[in-house]
Amino acid sequence: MVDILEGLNPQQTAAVTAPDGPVLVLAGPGSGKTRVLTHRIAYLVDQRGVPPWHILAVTFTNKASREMRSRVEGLLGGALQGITLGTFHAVCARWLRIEADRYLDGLTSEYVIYDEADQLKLVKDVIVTELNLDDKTNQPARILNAISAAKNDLISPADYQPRSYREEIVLRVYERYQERLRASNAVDFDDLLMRSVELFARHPDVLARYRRTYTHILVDEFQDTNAAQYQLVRLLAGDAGSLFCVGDEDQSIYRWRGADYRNVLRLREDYPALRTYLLEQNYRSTQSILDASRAVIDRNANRTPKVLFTHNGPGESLILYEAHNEQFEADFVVRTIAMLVRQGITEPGGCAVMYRTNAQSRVLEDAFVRANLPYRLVGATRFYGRREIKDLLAYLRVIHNPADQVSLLRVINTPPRGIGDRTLQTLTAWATSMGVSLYEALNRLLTDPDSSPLTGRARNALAGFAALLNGWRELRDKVALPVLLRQILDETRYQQYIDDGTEQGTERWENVRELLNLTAEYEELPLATFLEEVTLVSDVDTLIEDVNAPTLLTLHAAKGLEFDVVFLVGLEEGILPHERSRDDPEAMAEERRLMYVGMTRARKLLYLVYSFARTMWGDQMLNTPSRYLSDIPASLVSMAPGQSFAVHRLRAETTWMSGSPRVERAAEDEAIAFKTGQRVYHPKFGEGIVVECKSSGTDQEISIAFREAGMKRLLASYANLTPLDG
DNA sequence: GGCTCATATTTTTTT
DNA sequence: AATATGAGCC
Repeated sequence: MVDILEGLNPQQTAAVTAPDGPVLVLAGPGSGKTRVLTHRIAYLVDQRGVPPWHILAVTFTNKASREMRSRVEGLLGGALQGITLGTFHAVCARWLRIEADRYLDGLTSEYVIYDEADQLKLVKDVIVTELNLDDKTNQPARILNAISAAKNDLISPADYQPRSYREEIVLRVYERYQERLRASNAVDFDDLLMRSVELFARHPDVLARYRRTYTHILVDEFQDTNAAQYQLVRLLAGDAGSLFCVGDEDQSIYRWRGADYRNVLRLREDYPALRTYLLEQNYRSTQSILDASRAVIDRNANRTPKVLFTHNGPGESLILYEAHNEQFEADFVVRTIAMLVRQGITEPGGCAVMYRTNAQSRVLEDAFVRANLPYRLVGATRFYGRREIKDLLAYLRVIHNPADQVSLLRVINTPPRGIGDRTLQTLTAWATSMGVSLYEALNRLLTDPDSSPLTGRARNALAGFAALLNGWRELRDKVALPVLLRQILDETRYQQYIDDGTEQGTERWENVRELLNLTAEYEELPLATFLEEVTLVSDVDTLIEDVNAPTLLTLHAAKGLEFDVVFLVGLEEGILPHERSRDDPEAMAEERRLMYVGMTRARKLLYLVYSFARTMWGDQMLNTPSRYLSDIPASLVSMAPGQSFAVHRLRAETTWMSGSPRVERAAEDEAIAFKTGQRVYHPKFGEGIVVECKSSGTDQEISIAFREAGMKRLLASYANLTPLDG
C-alpha cells in the first residue's frame, strides 16, 4: 500500500483531503489535475472508508477512465470493485439499459445507440421521404446539428421555439426524427444524456435511489460539460452532495458539441458553499514553453488569470520553421525526429505531431512511410466507421433489436440479394399501412405471403432474407458471439462480396477478421454490451501504447496527453484558427485555446511549423502564418537550423511582435465586455478606470478616466485596451 | 435490379 | 484527391 498523500504538493494535498461537499479544482495544464482526482478517489476509499460502489467518477474519454482506474488501483494496491467509472455517455447508457423497461416511454433495454452516420441517414430520410423537402436546401448535416444542439440544451421538440423559417423546418424534422428513433427502439448520442436527465427529473424515486448509491461524484475535465451533463451532475449531487470537479477553462475545446465553460460559473452560483482550489505549479513543461503558451492564451478575455510556474528551468527555446509546402513540412518533422532520436534527446515514442484537421495527417503519413519509419496514428478513418465494419455491426444490431430500422435497411440488400428500391418502397408502404415495423412485415410475409402486395422474385428475395434473420436470432442465444458472426459471414457470403481481389478489398477483409478477433473478447458477455462498447469507444481510446513510435493526432485528441517533443504543424490562418471559425468570436476564442492546449502538451521541446504554400481542395493556397505565432515573444523562439535569414526577414512583420499582451480585438472576440470600475491599460494613454459603458450595436462605447491623460471616450473594438486585474 | 461511368462535393474538431 | 451520389445502360 502506497501512502496516498506522498509526493503531492501542499495545494494538491489540500484539494485531495478537502472535506465533503462541493469542490472545484481549477488548474492549469500539467498541474496534476487528473492526479488530484485519482488520489481523491483513493483517499475517499482508503482514509474515509467510502465503499467504492458509492463513487461515481465521470471522464470525457474512455482512455481517461481506463487510465484513472489503473492509477487508483495502483494507489490502493488492488482491484477496485464496484466503482462506477466511465464517460458520461457510457455511464448513461448503462443506467438506461437498467431502467428503460420500467421507466422510459418507448424504450426497452434492448435499445441500440445510433452514431452520427445512422443519425444522418434518419434525418435525410425524414427530410426527403417524410416531409418531401429538398435535401440540397435543407442540408441534413446542418439540421442534425441544430437538433443536436437543442438536445444538448435539453430542449425537447415540445419546448423548441422556432424563430425563423429554417428553425421551423428543424422543428418538423426534429419531431419526426424522434418518432423514428422511438419506432426503432434507438437513442442517439445526445439522447443518452437527455433521456437520463428525463429519467431522474420525472422519477424522484429513481433519483433518490441513485443519490443513495452515489454519495460521492467526481467529474474530470469539467469545463467540457454541456447543459445536459451539468444537469445530470446537478441532479445526482443534489444541493448538499459531495461533488468534486476538476477543470481548466483555458482548455475548453468542445463548445461545438455543446460544452459550456460557463458551467464553472454556474457551479459557483448553484453551490454557494463551493470550495475552490487553484493548482498553479506545472510539472510538465519548461518555463519557455509555459511563457509562450501564456502569451497566447492571455489574449482571450473572460478568463480567470492563472500564473503558471515551474521548477523545471527555462529549457530550450521554441523552434519556428517555415516550410515551403506541406510536403517539406512533413519532411522537416520526420527529419527532425530522426535527428533528435539519433542525438539521444528523446525516443521516437516521446514525439508527437499535432494538427487541426484529420486531413492533414495524410502528408505526414506519407513522409514517415517514405523514410521507412513507424508511426502511430490516432483517429482519422475510424475503425468502426469503415463500411464493412458498419455492415456487420448493423447485422448484429438487427439481430439484437429487430426494430432498428436504419440497420435493417442497411443490411437488407448488402450483399446484393435482389431487393431493390422498388421492392423496399412496396414493403415500407405495406408495413406503414399495417402500422408495424419492417421486421414484423417481413415475418408476416413468411407466415401469410398472400396478404402482401409483394409477388414473384421480390417476394422470394424478402422471404429469403427474413428466414436468414430469424435463423440468426435463434442462434444468438445458443452460441457465442464469434460463432454467430462467422455464421453471418458464411450465410451472406460476405467475403466474396467484400474481397474483390483488389488491394482495398483485401484490406477490407482484414478489417473483418480484426472484428472477428475483437468479438472473441466478448464471448462471455451479452451482445448488448458489445454493441454498446463499439459505439461508444473511439479510436482515440484504442491507441496502442507499446509501440515506440511518434504519435500523429489532432489537437482535440491531444488533450490530456503529454510528450517530450511536440510539433504543431499547419500553423496558418485558415487552418489554425480554422476558416470556419472566423465569423464567430466565441469560436475564435476556442481556436486560441486549441493552440494553447497543443503548446502545453510539450515537456521539453516545442516546434512551431507552418507552410508558405499548401495544396487544399486540389488548389495551391498561400496562407499567412497563424496570428498566434505573432503573439509569442520573439525572445522565446529561435529559427530552425537550415532556415535562411531571408525567410526570417520575409515574415518579420507578421511573425514578430513582442510586447505587452493585448486582448484580441472585440471585432474578433466579442467576449470582451468592459464594466464600470474595471482598471484598464491603453498603450498611449496609460492606466485608467472605466467610468461608463454603453453598448452600441455589437460594440461598446466606454468612457475612461486615465490617470495621466484624463477622460477619454473610446470604442472598445478600436481602443486596444488591456484589462488589468488586481 | 445492378453495374459502370461521370459529376459533385467535400474538410473542423468527437462522445 | 477521394469518396458519395446520380444517370444511363444492360
